[in-house]
Amino acid sequence: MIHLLAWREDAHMPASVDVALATVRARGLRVSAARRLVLEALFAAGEPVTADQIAAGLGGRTPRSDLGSVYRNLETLERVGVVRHVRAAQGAGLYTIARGENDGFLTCERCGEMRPADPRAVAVIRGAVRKAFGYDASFASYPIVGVCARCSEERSA
Amino acid sequence: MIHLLAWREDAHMPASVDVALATVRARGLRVSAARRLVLEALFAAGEPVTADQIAAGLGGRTPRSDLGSVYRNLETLERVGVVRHVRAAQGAGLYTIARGENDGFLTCERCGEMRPADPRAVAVIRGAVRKAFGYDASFASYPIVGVCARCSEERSA
DNA sequence: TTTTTTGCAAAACCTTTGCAGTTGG
DNA sequence: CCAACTGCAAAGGTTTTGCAAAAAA
Repeated sequence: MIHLLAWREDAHMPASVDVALATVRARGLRVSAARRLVLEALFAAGEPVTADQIAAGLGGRTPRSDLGSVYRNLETLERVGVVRHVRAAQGAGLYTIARGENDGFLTCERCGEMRPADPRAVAVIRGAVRKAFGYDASFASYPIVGVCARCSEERSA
Repeated sequence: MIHLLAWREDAHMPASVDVALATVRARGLRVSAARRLVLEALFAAGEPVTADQIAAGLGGRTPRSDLGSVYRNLETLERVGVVRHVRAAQGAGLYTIARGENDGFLTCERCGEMRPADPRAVAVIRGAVRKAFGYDASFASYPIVGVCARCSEERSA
């Protein structure tokens, strides 16, 4: 099981569903009910969720919708830049509102907790990767997997 | 499509199928024909391959075998520490012989090339992650995804 | 002999896709 | 009006699983 903690906002995140939809419209795409609903669910969730959770209406918090359409809309919204597809370490993919280019996620393989990374710290790591490998890395779609501080302590205790 | 280049050996990699199987036996597990075959395929491949490729006999280079058993054996061999399950950015999972704790892989999301990372450079990045987040990260199962130097140049050219 | 492992087939799981009908602009 | 989008259902690709038979120790 994956736990999500300490989720919070970021300066680059679209402020609202309407702002995100303005981007959609600006790209010549349509603002359909289903598309709006996906965005509303992502904002309502406030943390990465699966397509299935969105289609299921987040357990009652938002209206239900068609899973196929949810997947299609998530893909469209990701292409447009307002949604982030986060590949969880295992299981179904997660989706969340895009914040900025230094988005990042940390997953503990011991306790399963996934948490967002401080964008400034992500920038530092990206710089280190650039220096070491010449790669312009991104940690926005693939979490950094490891053992968190708390689990490390417990292990040594 | 994923390309694999510059694959080479490392001091920590089991020297042979027999060494790897000694580890298996040391854990109280049996050395079966199917298990040996999976290891032979991984050594013969010399680079990460899918379970399906192994079951298919690497296109004639090794004997064919049952896909379900290949998956079970890969999981067992990973648990024992002689095999690495590398989650490709997309598509089927890849498997390869484990080398050391600073195993790492880099994937370019533009050209699709996946290449092994220099273990010393991986150690540097792990240190940076530890400092920034307090995590003991591993890059052995989840590649570092980004844009490689060559593709960055092409883009700016 | 006893326990592990196999081979096969079926199922599970997540995601994509074809299509006819609907809708946004 | 008409291209974009939806809902449904079916298929796709990958991995897991149940079980009786086979094989390792």
